[in-house]
Amino acid sequence: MDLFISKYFNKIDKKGRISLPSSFRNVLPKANRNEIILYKSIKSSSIEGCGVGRLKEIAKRINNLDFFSEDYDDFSTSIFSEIVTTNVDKEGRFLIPEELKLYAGIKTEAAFFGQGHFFQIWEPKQGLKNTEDSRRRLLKEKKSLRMMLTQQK
Amino acid sequence: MDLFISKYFNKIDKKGRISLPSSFRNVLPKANRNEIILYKSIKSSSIEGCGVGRLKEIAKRINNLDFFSEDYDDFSTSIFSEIVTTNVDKEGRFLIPEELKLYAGIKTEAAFFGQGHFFQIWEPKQGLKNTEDSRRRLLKEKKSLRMMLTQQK
DNA sequence: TGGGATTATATGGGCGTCAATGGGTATATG
DNA sequence: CATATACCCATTGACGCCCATATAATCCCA
Repeated sequence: MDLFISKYFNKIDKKGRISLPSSFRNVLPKANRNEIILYKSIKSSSIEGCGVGRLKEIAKRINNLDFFSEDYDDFSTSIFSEIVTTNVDKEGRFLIPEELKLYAGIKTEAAFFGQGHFFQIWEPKQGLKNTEDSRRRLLKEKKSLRMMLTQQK
Repeated sequence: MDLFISKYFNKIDKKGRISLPSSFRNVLPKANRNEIILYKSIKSSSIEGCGVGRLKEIAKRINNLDFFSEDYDDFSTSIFSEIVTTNVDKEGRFLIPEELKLYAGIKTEAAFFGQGHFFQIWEPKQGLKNTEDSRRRLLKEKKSLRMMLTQQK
């Protein structure tokens, strides 16, 4: 499986380390399995993460913008300077930077939510609540949900 | 990772030295890891920097402007004549020229902001404010920032 | 097929290494 | 000769690597 799926609740130890769920590690390309990128989610108080490969895609896109435009700087600043790379140790653990932990309200435990091509890290309770909320929103529009699930390709 | 990513806040010591963040040093080609170039940003009161190899890329971008336009001369002059090269010592530190420090309002501390293929050096508070401002501008066009981050392939 | 054995995962902790920083001294350069 | 700058060494704290353990999952063979 090459997608981030399911959810996991892991602990942060005294040194600040937390295990990246094993199934998530397996999604990362064997080449760069010891490095991930993290950034603040745009739409929620959670952290989003993925493998470094994705970053190169983003870099390419930004590079195609007009170098002398204001947009270029805005994108470049908001993305490159806000993204952090983190090393995953041999045991599959990594450190969540303090600033990101603050942003997401994470203290001693964190929840990983698979999102397909990326994943989110939440303060456990907030994460569960978010899942409920989004499911509730979806069910209000059952029709569109059914369409999304059944309409293949 | 071969991109300048994330942000770092380092101190300037009595001798005027400041550490280039370790992850930034690793972006520089092993051959010229002890030399960087610095110049005043055209668009903000910050210093921009990169490895010497990037000069060619800058030249190309300027060359792509209309040769007979006023912009061409302005950019060409503003950038090329203002570029300075600086040596990075064995411990990874370098000196920011006085004129550039003045331009950016830097005194005892500086913030490094990754910008992909180059980086910016800011007076810490101004740098943080700039990040907020540019993010605010982008969030007005939420869709485009999300596309930049999530678009596949 | 059941139950013991092997493997994997999450977690804990010791310790060496590296990054950021400080300072002394040599060297260069005008 | 005076000032600036590079090299060398030292310190501190953070982080990566190694080893260890407990629990869970898987295997495997009688």
